[in-house]
Amino acid sequence: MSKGLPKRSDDYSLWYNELVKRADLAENAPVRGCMIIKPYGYSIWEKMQAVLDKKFKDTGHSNAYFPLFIPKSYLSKEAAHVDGFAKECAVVTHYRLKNDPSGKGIIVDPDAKLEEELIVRPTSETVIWNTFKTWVQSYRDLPLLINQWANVVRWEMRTRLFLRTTEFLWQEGHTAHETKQEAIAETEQMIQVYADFAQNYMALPVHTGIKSANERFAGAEETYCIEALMQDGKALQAGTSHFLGQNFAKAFDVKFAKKEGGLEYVWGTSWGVSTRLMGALIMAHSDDEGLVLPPLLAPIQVVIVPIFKTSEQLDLIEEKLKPIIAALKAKDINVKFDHTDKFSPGYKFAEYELKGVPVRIAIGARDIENNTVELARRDTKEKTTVPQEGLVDRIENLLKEIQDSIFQKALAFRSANTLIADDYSTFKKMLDETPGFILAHWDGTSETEEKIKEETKATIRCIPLGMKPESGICMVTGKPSTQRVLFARAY
RNA sequence: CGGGGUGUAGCGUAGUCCGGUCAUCGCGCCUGGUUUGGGACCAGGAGGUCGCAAGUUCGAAUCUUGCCACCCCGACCA
Repeated sequence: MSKGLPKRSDDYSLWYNELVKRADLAENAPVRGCMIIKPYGYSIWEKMQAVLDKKFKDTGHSNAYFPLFIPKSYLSKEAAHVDGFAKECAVVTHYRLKNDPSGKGIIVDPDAKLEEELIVRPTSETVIWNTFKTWVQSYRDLPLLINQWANVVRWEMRTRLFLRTTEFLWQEGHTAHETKQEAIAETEQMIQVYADFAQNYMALPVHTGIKSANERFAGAEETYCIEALMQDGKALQAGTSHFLGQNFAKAFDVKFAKKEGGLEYVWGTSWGVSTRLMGALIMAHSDDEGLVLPPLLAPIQVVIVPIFKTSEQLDLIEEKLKPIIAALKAKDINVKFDHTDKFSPGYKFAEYELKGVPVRIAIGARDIENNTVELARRDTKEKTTVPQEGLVDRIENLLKEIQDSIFQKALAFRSANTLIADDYSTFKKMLDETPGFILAHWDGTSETEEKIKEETKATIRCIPLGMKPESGICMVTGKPSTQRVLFARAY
């Protein structure tokens, strides 16, 4: 095992890539842009899934599964939607291979060409709305509240592990409602679910807001999002919730009979978060020693490293630990007792730090004698020697404290890196010298946003919800503005 | 798809300009022993179509041509 991660300050991208690989989260697959999610990385994703899935069910949604393949013709039924995704679709054209007549390898059988090509889903609105058409007849069938956990494929030009991969895992919620108000309420509810998850589980402070027209989802009337700030000062879109209006209902002819008579198109929403959240989690909290995981999402919350010379000593340590381990498990704390002698204690310390285990207990002959253990927390790297008595309660509290402390640290970082710019030259200077979020006035037009993007590579991350209106003038055009919007360079 | 670069053991690499004592080193792996409170040490060992194909040559990792793959920068993007 080679030592040492690249430093964030030297090369943030390199640090991130190395960390993902070295912490056993994921590695590159044989196909460009695809990733193999390794068991440790996948167990973090499973924890995220479990929390989110419960939240979806608690808000009345049911899981279902729709197919991977979408007939090509479906994609083009909603005009904006096809425009948004056409350039990045994987297409299935044949269904059979055969031996190469020249004797070498295998080729696509030209006789096995599909009548209509199939698109590997980049998102499932079209196939789901095509299905909703048959599921919805009357107001009694509404609301329809569906979620699916799935993989999708978007043929991106440039990829990065977790942050942007050709294939990724996600959930996509799709709902249909009787009224516009109800659909908007659903859209807003789900972005709040995401914000709550990000802040309370991922320990990741996020801004909730709506996207400008330029950044809106292809086929949506309004896109709500949560935006997080990474340690290099770049923003990351962590989740989106779309109010689809009646766009897909009209495209797929999904109408319902109203209680008071007459037919009406349903109102739709869709919302999703992906394995990109893994990237956000990694980038937001980790340090030059490795991952820092919030306890609520850590696959291993407490690791115990015994320090021993003989198997008799190990037996003695194990005897001491038995009731402690049992009590931790009884409190649903995930504890790993690493008693193998394949690696030295020092190696194990470094390894579990790399993997972000929040709490480490070391126990050796010295501790047996004194009835103590050494307790170390990953986030601050503090080490203290504490009595074995009351250890379980101490750990339970410590895990809560770490969860909170990681969030507070990220929040403080974000506050320190959220600046206010009143003129364009200050804005540009900030982007280069103190990267982060910048609150600035904008005249509300796509042209101005486009100009800013071209000149600075910064985009409007969102128009934050719940911010006080403040009249001012657009930093570029000088036209009036009623609210500051959140700018940043983004992933 | 444009511009730049790289392919040598599981990973990272030296060697390529100037063809031959050139297949180098580190990590990892295996065996044995000593170790173990912050990534242990010693000894021995295994592992290679030098990206693929053709060519030049007495001789090619090295030169020529073609192909393939990957990486970085740009356009695109959850």
